[in-house]
Amino acid sequence: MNLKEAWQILQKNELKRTKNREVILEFFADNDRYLTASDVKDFIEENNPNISFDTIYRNLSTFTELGILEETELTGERHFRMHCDPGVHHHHFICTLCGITKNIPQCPMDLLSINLPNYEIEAHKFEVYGKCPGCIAS
Amino acid sequence: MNLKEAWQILQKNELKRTKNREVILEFFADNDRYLTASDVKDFIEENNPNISFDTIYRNLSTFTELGILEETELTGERHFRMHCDPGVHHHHFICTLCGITKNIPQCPMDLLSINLPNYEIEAHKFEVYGKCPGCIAS
DNA sequence: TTACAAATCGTAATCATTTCGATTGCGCGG
DNA sequence: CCGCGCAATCGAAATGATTACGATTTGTAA
Repeated sequence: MNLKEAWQILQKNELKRTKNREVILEFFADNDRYLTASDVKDFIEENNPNISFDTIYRNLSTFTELGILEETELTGERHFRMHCDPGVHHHHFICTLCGITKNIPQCPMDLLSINLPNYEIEAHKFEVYGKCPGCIAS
Repeated sequence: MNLKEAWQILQKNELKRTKNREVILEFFADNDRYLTASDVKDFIEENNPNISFDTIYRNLSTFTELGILEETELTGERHFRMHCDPGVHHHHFICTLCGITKNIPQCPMDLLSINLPNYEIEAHKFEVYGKCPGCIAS
């Protein structure tokens, strides 16, 4: 997803265009990988030293609810990234060093014949972890 | 895994048989589901009101390293359960209400033709979430 | 420009987890 | 059976991520 689409979604939901939201979204647009709330805070503080955690977490949660960002849990911390292709279900390879991702288009739920009668399936998680070519090289 | 096997592993690694370890392992042997450190603490404190988090977390980590327990992250908290069948790779359906699990013997890594040249795959996670028959009924 | 609600700030509270010095107790040798 | 050495534990405080909140600022629409 690009910045324009993100702002269209925000506008559609009557959310205001604020400086903080602009900076946060630009940061994700420029960084195609999973990032933490601290990463976002560190980046923003280069220019605006007075951003509060309230603002960061609230916006990250809002963006995730609207499908602008996607979220996962890595080593005990929430990580966020720009939602690659909203509407198209996919999974990720995730680099454990830099957080960069690579799409895995196939979904195990389509391939496995999971038979769970009387169970109610609500969600699933499939992620592959390792090192990306860039991190292996350096 | 049963208690006897667990103690064999501990003995093999020269770890002492303490009251706390006995209680923790019995708790997991009797509860076939994913549980948090707090769950363990609450249970132990019914009889021994003086157990420290140090002891709980240290033992849970030790047991996990030895393959006695398996661990996963659910809603931001570490969860542990007795390792079902050590040596046999498997995945889980996990009830989001009570933590009970059901084995999924197939592994998506065997079925998907994941082609990641120059990437180094180290691990993967596949979990299915929902409600178990027991929780649906009640 | 004004008004109002949304958004933010600054900071404190909360929650899970980790750490540490002091103490206890398991298991071995005598 | 006793005592020693070290693993294990205790008690409590520190840490790190996340959430909460009253006071203030800012975006937007009239």
